[in-house]
Amino acid sequence: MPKVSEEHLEARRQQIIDAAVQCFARSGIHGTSLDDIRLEADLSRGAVYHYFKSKEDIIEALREQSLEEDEQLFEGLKENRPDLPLWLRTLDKGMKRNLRTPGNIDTRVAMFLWAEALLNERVLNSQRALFKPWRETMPEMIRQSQQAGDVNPDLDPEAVIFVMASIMIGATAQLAWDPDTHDIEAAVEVAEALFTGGFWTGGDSGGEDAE
Amino acid sequence: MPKVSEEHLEARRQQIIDAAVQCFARSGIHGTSLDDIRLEADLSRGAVYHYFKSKEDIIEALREQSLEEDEQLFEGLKENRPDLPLWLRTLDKGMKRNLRTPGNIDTRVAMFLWAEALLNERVLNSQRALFKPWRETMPEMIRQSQQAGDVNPDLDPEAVIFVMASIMIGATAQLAWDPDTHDIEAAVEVAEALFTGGFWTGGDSGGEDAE
Amino acid sequence: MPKVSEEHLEARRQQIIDAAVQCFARSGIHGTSLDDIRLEADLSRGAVYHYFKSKEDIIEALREQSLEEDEQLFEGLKENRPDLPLWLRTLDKGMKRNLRTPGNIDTRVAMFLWAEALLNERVLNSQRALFKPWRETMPEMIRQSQQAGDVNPDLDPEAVIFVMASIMIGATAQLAWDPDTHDIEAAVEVAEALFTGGFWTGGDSGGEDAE
Amino acid sequence: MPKVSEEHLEARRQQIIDAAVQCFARSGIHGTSLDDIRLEADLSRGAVYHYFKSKEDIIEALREQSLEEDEQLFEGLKENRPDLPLWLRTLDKGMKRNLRTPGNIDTRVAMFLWAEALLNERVLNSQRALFKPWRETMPEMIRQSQQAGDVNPDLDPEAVIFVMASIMIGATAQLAWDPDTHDIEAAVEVAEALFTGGFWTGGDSGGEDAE
DNA sequence: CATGAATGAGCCTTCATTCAT
DNA sequence: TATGAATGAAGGCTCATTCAT
Repeated sequence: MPKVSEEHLEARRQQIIDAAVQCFARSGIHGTSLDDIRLEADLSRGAVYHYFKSKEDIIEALREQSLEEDEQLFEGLKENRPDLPLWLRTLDKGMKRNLRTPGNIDTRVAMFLWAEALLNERVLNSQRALFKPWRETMPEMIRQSQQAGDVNPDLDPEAVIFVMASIMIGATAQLAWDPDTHDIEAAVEVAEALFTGGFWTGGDSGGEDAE
Repeated sequence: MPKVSEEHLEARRQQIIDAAVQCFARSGIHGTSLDDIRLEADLSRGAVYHYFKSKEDIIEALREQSLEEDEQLFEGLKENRPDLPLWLRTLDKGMKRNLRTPGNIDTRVAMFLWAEALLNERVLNSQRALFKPWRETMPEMIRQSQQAGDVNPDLDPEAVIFVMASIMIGATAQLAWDPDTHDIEAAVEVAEALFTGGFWTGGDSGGEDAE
Repeated sequence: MPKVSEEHLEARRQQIIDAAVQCFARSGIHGTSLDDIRLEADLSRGAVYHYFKSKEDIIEALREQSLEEDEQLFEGLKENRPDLPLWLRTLDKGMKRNLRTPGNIDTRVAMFLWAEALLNERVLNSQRALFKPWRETMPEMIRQSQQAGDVNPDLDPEAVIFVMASIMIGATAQLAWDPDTHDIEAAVEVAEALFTGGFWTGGDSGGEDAE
Repeated sequence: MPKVSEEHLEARRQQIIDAAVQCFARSGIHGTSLDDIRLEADLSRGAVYHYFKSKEDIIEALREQSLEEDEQLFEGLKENRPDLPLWLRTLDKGMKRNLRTPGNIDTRVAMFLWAEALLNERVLNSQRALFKPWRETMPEMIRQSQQAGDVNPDLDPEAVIFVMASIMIGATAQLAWDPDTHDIEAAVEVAEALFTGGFWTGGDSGGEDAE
């Protein structure tokens, strides 16, 4: 039986994770020492190791948390924008997510984790988990849109998802680099136009020669 | 007065840069020590400092070089695929570039530099320089396509470019994470279809409600 | 006023000491943290400090206990092997003691304590106490054997004890290093032969020129 | 081609090893930090790592050196004390070796290494190497003495060596614990008397019942 | 009595960089 | 020009011990 309440423990963990996010956003993962984190969290050096057994564990916890938040983010999807195909509504959400946090903290941390994923299997797996819902459920939706005659049946559904995901990822990167120079709302409009036939107004589509 | 020829100097610099690329691709920028680089380059510890003032300088040189290569990459653009609008031909090239290098070395290094750009002004500026041609010349092309009636005139040309760039960036990231699971050719087809009206085959476009 | 019985207290102390012995045997004194001990003893971190003021105190208690055991070990000495001089019977016991414990746990811990004794006055004193009986009572026995004409009267009784003790100590060390390669029974035979004239069978002893 | 002479390098290594010996003798292996060593050697913290890649490597080097010294110690053996069997002359040397160093530094370090050998395979192997000459060549000498009728043929030659080695080891330990209370010369006399029939002067040996 | 959260000093090691030769 | 010895700050982590609950 612990001496302090379960909430206190969880609060401490959260305190450390929050501090880590701040530090990572400011200085990157490798530019952040555990000392930086404990200072930001206003904790003793040893205290951090009560809650996480290594720096990598903090990263993992932080990753897991952002994964949970991500799932929540896409939960209310079915209700919004009923005029759009379901698979398309994620694009809107996915791009606008980058505007959520002040100073784009999460966006910056995300990019550091992207790089880290190339070196660290655990981070890579978290990264994959983030896209798992897309990969698993959305190609089938595309296929239905193709059968319904709305989407070109010659296109590979997996590739469609790949491109959609690319847009969200690339938008995040560009916003991280230059938070103030891009009009994300306008970009969302363009993206939606692309996927719903509202972009190209020319007589005949250039798509024919894509084969 | 240097005893060795200018070429020798340049060769040594290149040797170091190449070694750095190898190391960075393997272990990331922060996971690579100068010792790793000099070992890979088969040079003495001090030698590196004859050619580069610091580790940061190596990173910068490497970034600059990739910038030059990038420019070359897009040079022959005018000749290829005359059926496509000029601004669209870059997409094809930009996405397929990721397939260029064995083991996706450049792709991995690129992603490490993306993260580094968030911390290091010089790297960020190199990063911006990479996209400068897009930003400067391509919106005007879009505008022309809009005036020609090919592209929806309600869309923001800068935002169009933003989305195009996003696709290329996001494709790079996804390929770096999972080099073997994606069909980049199929993705290029999808991308081209999106931009040339070959994606949406539905009766009326959903683009109207994007406003 | 203690809520729990005296036995409970003592049992807890013993529990900790036993755990410490296990840990020390496994990882050495310095390789064992208090956490290792409390884990092995299945106790809370703070509990240990109720029974022992410090890590050093545990070591001391453990040393004291082995001292008591040692005394018990030599108690029945008088009855066994009446054919041997009393001072010699200790050798047999002393060497065979190393065979007592499975995995030679006590032997290993003893050696760690030997080293510790060089740094820690308290441990050194325990160590000395272990040999005190030898030093105090046995030289007199030797002297009697010398007067009885059994042992060379030119030899220093203290030195005889020193050599006897050396044999026991050295045997312990060698068995700790290589538990399986030595035949301790054969070694005891050799030792007894040495002390009772059964070793050298040559015409005239080389001992004359030892002076 | 190194910048400094080979001797300089070797001198630095020796400087570190010597410092380590001093520190180990003073505070034990675990009580000595690399900082202690570098301070004693008057070197920078990083310098130590030019010459040894870890603390364990320093221990190994120090062990190797003492092994070499040990071999030298027993080299001139054949010339000394021609009145004694060759295998016996080592005992004299082996015991007196403990008197060599001021403050018994080597003796103390040896004991710390004895303990370390129980935890560290590399140290254990050095330890074994130290006794290898004994194990390999001396049993045969004993056997010859047995055939010559000088030594009781019923005794196991390996066990004889085991006991001889025990005496040396145990003498070292006792001298390390109490450098000033023992008369090592007298002990050597006892030891020689034991092995050459000069100890037991009784009418009939007690050795008969050793079987 | 008991718990385990908290502390902070200290440890081994790495690394970018300098500089005498 | 080239070498590699030397520097010392910093990093991740462990651990004996204290103390509020």
